[in-house]
Amino acid sequence: MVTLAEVAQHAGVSASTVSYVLSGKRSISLGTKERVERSIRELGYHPNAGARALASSKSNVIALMVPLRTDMYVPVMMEIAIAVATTARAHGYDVLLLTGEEGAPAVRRVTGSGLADAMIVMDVELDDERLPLLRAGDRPSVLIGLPADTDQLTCVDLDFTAAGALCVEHLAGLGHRDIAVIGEDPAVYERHTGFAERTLDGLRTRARDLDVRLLHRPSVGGYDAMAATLARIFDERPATTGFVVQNESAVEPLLALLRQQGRAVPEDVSVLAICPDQVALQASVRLSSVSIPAEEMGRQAVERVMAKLQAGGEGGVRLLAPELTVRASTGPVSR
Amino acid sequence: MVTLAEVAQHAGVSASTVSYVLSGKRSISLGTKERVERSIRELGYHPNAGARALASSKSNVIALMVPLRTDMYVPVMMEIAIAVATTARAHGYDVLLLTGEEGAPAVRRVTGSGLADAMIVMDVELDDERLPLLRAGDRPSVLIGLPADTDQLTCVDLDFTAAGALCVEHLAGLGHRDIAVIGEDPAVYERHTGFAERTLDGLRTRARDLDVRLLHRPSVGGYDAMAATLARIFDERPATTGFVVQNESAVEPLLALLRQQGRAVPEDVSVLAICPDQVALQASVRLSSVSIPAEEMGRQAVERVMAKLQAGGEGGVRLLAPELTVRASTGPVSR
DNA sequence: GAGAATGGTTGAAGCGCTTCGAAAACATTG
DNA sequence: CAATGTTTTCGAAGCGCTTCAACCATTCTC
Repeated sequence: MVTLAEVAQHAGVSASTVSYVLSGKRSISLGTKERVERSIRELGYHPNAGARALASSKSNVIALMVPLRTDMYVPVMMEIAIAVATTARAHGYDVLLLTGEEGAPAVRRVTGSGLADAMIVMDVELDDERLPLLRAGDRPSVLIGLPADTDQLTCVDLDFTAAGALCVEHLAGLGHRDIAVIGEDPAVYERHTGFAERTLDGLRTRARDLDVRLLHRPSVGGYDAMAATLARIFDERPATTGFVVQNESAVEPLLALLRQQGRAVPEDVSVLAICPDQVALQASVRLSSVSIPAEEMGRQAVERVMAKLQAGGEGGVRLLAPELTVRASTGPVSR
Repeated sequence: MVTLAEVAQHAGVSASTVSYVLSGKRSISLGTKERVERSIRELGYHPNAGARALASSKSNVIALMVPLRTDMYVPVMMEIAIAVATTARAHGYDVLLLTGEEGAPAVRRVTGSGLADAMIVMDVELDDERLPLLRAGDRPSVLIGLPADTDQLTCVDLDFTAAGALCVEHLAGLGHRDIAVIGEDPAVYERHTGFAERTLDGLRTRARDLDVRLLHRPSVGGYDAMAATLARIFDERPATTGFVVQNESAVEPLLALLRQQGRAVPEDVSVLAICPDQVALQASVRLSSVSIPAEEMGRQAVERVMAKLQAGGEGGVRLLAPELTVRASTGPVSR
């Protein structure tokens, strides 16, 4: 293992000079700079991360807490995680992967040990046990998702309330008066995950405004469950002509069942999804959808962390505006 | 930030004693041990990771390189990643998330800097640029997947060759003589990812043995592509009665299209998938399948890393035996 | 009851780096 | 050319921990 001292000796300068060449925190003459850089290359020097962290009390690592549950759509999580890792690298940071299961102790451990300089937390619950620690703010943190009380917190998320409203607007604009909402797994609501409830809020409020009847049904994924759910819906509201789906694993079963029942999409019923574009495009009907900008969320989270680390960063909530793309699954209601 | 020295002072012992209490590397009297542990708790002490890494030249971190491509089934990747993180934590290690995109330089950076003590690499290609570095073996490494030359390497993977063979056996045993294989995205084959080719090997070899005709068609996911692929298959081999699918995003389109064409599963055609159990269970027909033991792979990879870190670990390839579960999508061929 | 073995504890060195204050080298000015 | 300013380089301290050699106090052995 090559050390700074060896590089210094090889280049005929002192250790501190090498350090300053590396960090650029002091001006170095062009000559020595090049000499040092050549030595670094020739010796294959890599600064020791531990020593660096110790001396500078910065680890150049940010921790990412991902949920380990699988009742939410996994590709979205993964896309966020990848975006976080990629963006962090672009800033010279590495990413430490933490599972949400460890909860608050993990937060304490990581911030306490200086393993990471900052933390990004995904899938926060409305009243999450980790919030007090993050608020205490020994280290900067950014949440992806929105808890109930965002005071002193920095959050990034899709504006699900607006997304819900947008869905109702779109369908109402097409003349739909009875809309069924196929929601996430009941477990998601029971956990009081923010996004699910906020979507519902947006849906309901706008439905009231626009005089639309709304029926909300959480649903686990899969065909059997969906079949039962769908039967109940048409039983209760036979006039239903519009569907809003916020559950990736319910999309395809819903479409298949509708087809099977002889209800054409979008002629007889319209289906609008809140899902990643990829899902909307790969479905058996190209779905009109409000997209989940996973990558954008991951990137923004990192950018905000960086801003906070450089002390210029402001807290507060940043909600991404939802975007609705009309594809082939929604159309005017037939009389 | 509380330091070891402060704990020592608080407990009325020397710093080294505290260190030994923490590491257990020397015997400590019960009395002082308890006194130290109380001080640690009272002061809320967390050892500084950087200082530890520096002094002991072990970071207690293992790096995990995940592919950033999305042409493979993401939930499997995620499940492996989570299993790795969870298992690593159980051994007192943290996980650093690296994207495959960074390639060999990332390997150099991480091993060179001592950021991680070991490395787990997912999605290796048959002739991967990272292999020479991993073989050089400054640090222990474990691959999830199998390159062409496994010499001096430690690998964990599903035995895809056996999986392929198993598929043919099962279908041949049911009387199927013409089998079509719906493969991964062509890009996967072009990249020469090991598992896809090995599966094909197993399929072909056993097909030859059992006198079964095999038609292999890579396929991107989605309905349109699948429709075209399926048409070509029945065009070329009208007698096809069995399908082996190794592409999660082709499963549902295939089932839907078969249904649409009036071919009943499993009465008219049998469909056998190589996919995670969850996919097999959530499909519109409960699929007979060879499961991808993602979690098991992640766990095993970590266990092997740990073994190597404790110097007792042996290299070599460990292949997990495939398991075929018969569900509702395969049956005897109809005359 | 002297000497050896054992268990418990300590002080000090050092891991490889950053960073501060100051020295050295050079350039600028009256 | 002495005095001053500026740029470049250096030495040394110290970050918080591990670990080695050494020490002291017991207990054991014959």
